[in-house]
Amino acid sequence: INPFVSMPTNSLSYLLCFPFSLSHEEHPHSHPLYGHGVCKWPGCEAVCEDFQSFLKHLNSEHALDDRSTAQCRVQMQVVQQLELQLAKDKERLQAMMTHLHVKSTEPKAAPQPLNLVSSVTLSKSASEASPQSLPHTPTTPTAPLTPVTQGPSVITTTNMHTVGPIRRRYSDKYNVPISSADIAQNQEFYKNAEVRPPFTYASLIRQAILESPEKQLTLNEIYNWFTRMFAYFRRNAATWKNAVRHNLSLHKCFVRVENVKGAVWTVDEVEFQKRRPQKISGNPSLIKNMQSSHAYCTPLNAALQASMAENSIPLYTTASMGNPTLGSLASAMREELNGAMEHTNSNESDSSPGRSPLQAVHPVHVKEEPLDPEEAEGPLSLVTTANHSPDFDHDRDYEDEPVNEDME
DNA sequence: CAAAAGGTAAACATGG
DNA sequence: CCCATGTTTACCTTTT
Repeated sequence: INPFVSMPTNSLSYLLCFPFSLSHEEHPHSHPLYGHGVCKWPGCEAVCEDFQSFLKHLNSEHALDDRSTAQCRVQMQVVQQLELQLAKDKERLQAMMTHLHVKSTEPKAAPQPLNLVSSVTLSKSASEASPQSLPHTPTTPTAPLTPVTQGPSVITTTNMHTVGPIRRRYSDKYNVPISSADIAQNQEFYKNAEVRPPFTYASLIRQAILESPEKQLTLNEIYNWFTRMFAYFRRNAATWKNAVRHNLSLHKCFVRVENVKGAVWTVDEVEFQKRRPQKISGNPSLIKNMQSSHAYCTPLNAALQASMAENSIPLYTTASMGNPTLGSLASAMREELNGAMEHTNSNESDSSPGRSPLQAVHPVHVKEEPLDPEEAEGPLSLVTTANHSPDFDHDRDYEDEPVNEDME
């Protein structure tokens, strides 16, 4: 039995919506972090006689500091994973119903304020139907690489200015270029929220160019694409434009072509794929890495458990993670946290300097495959496998909030 | 810890 | 001269 069945959909969707509407102001004496006389801050459980003392407690014990910030991030991860799982299960349910020819009585879960996040996971399969079959097909077939993580989730910057934008790219890892679909799924979000997209300039530039009908753009057109697609790039123009030019010149994968009407930029896909050719594979250093990060597993695991408990998700502890759903949740979690590593999968490392870039790239994807939670099975222990994401410890790295509003 | 990659700044060249 | 476009170099930070 799928544990999610018993899960109060509302609470989850509330949980998911929470970041969007921090407006519990409407309920003077209720607070998502307060219930049954205890503080529900992850891992806290301090007893608070009344709401007032709770507030006091909240402000004193969970003030804005490194610890709270870190805990908040952990919570974000939890939410993301739950969301991912929900999406998957919805998809599964849909498929089951389709298969059984049942009319879609699908629970009207999750209204849609969270579509940004969930759409990513939901439409993962849709990425096959990439609007314009980009030339990078060789890399896509093993699609599990597509964001299991939702980049800087909505939660991140919009509602946590104090924490700042988490800079993490995902499509750049593994040389997986972003596809139109990847961006399209988040398009609306990035168009409107001043969140730094989790892609490198190079990836974005490439994307811009590939999206164009002629697969070529002038510098100015690239600029325009940036501003059109990302609210983030509607400010500090001098900075990012300089970066764009810098990238165009620096990377061999961008080729300037003289045109009748000046110059346009194109992408040399082969060159693009060459970046970071030898990807980790069964690399011992990874395992070491895994162990060294033990410290972070505990809070994370605790947070996950807490979160699950709150949502009435039966928590089979690590040992009994036999339940496919939880197992996949857990592995999804691990994946999120581990990122590239955890592939004890001893694929012979083709450390040979890439002969053909495309060949060199391919095996990488094959071995990254367990990214899909469905695939990774087994009673894996969260505790022993979870690794901290780099975001968890470095608390500052977002010098980005220039107060000056020199927009264009 | 070191190297690579990525981001930001800035100097400088060139052509309109 | 100013501005857009490129090219480079330098210096950080983050990732591997």
